[in-house]
Amino acid sequence: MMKARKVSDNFFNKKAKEVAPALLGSFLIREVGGKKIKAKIVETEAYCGEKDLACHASKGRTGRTEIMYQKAGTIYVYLCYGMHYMLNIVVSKKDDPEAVLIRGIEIDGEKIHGPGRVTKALNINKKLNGKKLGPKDGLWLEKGETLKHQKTARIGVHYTGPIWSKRLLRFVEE
DNA sequence: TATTTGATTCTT
DNA sequence: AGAATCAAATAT
Repeated sequence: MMKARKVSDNFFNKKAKEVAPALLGSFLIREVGGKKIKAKIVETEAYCGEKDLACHASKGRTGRTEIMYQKAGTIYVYLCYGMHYMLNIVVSKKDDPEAVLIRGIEIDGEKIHGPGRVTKALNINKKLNGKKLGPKDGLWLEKGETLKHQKTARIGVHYTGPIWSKRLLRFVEE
């Protein structure tokens, strides 16, 4: 029997490509307005620093990517296509811009696919950008079971060219 | 200051 | 296959 517990801080100190698959099966807890939502993570993607052309930080340190240079456990939220928020968890070390995108979750057995829908279901908005995971801002993580997963190519990053768009950095529950 | 574009999703 | 819709990064 494994009791739900907060993950240790050094859980996020690893590289994105290690943290992303490890997050599968863990629970994302969202508490807002007295309501608590427990979401199992079933799909993630890794974004690996400035060398990764699909990572926003590949363009260098800018106002937007500054968040990814913060220390592990920082929340990176950003608006894409003018209508969808993306939820990312900054990992690795300070000044090493890596992050894990939460692409799919499961709430009460109901699967939610797509990063835009995840943030909608969890009431994630830009106010969380730059905050830390924890009860203070009503968003944190609890360790769950370890899931088997499969690796696939990332989605929506065709513009990065054949190399980075084909890297197997997307992790899905098997 | 103007233009381009995207870690998407829903409709036609 | 295309529209919706806007903030941030580039280009001018």
